Amino acid sequence: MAVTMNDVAKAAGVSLKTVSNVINNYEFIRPATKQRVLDAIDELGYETNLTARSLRSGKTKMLGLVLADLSIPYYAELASDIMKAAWSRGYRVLVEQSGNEAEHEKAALQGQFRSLTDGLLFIPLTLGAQQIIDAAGKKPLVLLGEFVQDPRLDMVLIQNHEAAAAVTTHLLAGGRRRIAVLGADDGETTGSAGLRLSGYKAALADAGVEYDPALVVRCEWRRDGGAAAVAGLLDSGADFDAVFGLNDALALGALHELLVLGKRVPEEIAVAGFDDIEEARFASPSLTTVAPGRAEIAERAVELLIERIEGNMAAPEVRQLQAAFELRVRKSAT
Amino acid sequence: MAVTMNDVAKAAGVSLKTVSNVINNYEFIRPATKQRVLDAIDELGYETNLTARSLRSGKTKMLGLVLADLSIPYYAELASDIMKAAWSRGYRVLVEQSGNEAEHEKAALQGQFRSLTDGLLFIPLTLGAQQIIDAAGKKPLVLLGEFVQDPRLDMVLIQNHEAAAAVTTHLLAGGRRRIAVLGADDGETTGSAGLRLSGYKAALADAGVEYDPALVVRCEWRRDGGAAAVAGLLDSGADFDAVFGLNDALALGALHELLVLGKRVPEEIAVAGFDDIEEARFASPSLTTVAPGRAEIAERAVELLIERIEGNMAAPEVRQLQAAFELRVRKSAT
DNA sequence: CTGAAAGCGCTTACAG
DNA sequence: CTGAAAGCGCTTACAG
Repeated sequence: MAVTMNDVAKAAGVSLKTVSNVINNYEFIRPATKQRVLDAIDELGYETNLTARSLRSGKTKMLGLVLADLSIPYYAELASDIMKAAWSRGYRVLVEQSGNEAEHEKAALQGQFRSLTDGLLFIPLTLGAQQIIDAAGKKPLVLLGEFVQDPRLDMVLIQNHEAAAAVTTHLLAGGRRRIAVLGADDGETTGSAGLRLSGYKAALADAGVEYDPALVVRCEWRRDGGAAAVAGLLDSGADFDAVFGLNDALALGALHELLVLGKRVPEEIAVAGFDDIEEARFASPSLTTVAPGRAEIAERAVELLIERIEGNMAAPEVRQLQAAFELRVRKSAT
Repeated sequence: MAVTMNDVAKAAGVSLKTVSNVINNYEFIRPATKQRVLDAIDELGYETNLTARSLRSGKTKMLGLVLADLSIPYYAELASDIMKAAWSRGYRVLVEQSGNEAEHEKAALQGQFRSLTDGLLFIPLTLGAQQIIDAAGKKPLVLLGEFVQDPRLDMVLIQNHEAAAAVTTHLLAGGRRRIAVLGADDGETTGSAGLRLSGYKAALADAGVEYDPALVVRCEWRRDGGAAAVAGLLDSGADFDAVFGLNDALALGALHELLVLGKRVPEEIAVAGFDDIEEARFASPSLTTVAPGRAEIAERAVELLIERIEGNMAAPEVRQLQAAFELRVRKSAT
């Protein structure tokens, strides 16, 4: 049905191999021959069948990207950056939504899905390091996010501890002393939440401010989670003059709820977040937050993964890269 | 390198065909044989090579989705819904970002990319109907959004006119008489902007309120576009008591800018949008808007496209479906 | 510089 | 119910 390389070869009066050479930019082709082939391609409207190429070459030129859900702004923005980074290197991205479910994460790691991609960018949310290592095949894998940390796995990291400390220090510098943290458990030490919480604690300690576990509230990292958490905190009669949401979504939810409940932000209560999604700039008041280096993360993750895919190193050293962060001071906590 | 069906066949002591039968759930297999094959699959860790299957069957079980950019919330939320709808029907989605550029849109329509998908969901932003028809191959294509309307093309539509009229009528019912429209040109009549503008005009006419072209401001459908547009309007000394942003992003940008400039919303100026992205609910004040039926659009578009892909109708009638909309009244315009 | 041939891993008539 | 064989459209040694 479709036009094949064979048709082109016949039309141009050359062999299959010559057409292939032209398509793959093999250097040593007589210009006249090349032109004839190109003309035939044009005339017949030939297009490479990428499926056939993949089967033969064993490469799909596609990267898998496993994340919870594209409706979460941070992931959507990251996915956009990753797709651009991949595209500029000749790769496409196949997104898989895990919905934050272990089954889906496992399926993405080992299922047939893997045969469609040359490597995987994976933002684990439920699976642990060992499970990932067990489930993952031999194909290259680069982790993003910090729910998992393991010296055996390639990953691109955010400076969670340092960035969270910077946010906290900024709040402290603004005179806040009772800073509520939304999105972590008091005892947590690992994963994004634990690392950010430890940065918060470190900043408090540096400033000689006492840590109060009553100000640490667990909640989902979503707008409605932040809203509920801050409402609960107010309800409980807790005394606080600032809120640090461990991501922007929940910080924005908290901000919204505070305003609904008649609190003045930042006069009575300052609010800060983490991620610097675009929405943060346009909230009212605009949200103070920290940019974790999203574009850099996307670039480096794609670069590293492609290096693994195309590299011929036998047993490469594990690489764990870190992106630079930047505090963004806005109206919600000046 | 990888385990193939042949390996499984040998291990199970059957022919290739039998393995294929088991994998594809062919009914008439002796249970014992089937079990032996399944055991072998399990033991060897066999996984179907989807690339090979695609080459042979001519189907990739992938749908292409072409949109401007995933960092735009409405598209991200729509993409998420579309991926879920496709997934539940056994299809994957390959997203292509056009960046709102004609070259990319054309490439997505006709390039090699097409060979990776069985059909395309396309949100055109720059290409016209004729260009789309010319560029598109013979593979199924379903359009989303309303920048293009043409009786020859399958599409799933938003009730732009009616929904915009509903928003406008709501603002009028709230006593507003000078309603600025952001995101359209005065003369526009086609595309999402034109259709929404015409709904606005119709609602004004119904209420006996005069249409004032000076209140119609063209701007990009993004947060910063809306912010700039409303700032320009205030600058020009225009007199208005409400703002209707033709999508939520620009309405939220306008809302933010109004508050920055010290206007009280909704007391002095009411604000309404279009799309009902999640962010709208958590803006402060929360944004009145209209939900265009995103989930329904996703479902029906996927359903229609798959029907085209799998259907065996020779020359099916063109189908143009419409989703139901719903006004969401919130604080920005009560 | 170019040709003839093998083979990537499946599915699918065609036999039996 | 199951086997042997062809072929999807490419790429890639191997020759020349």
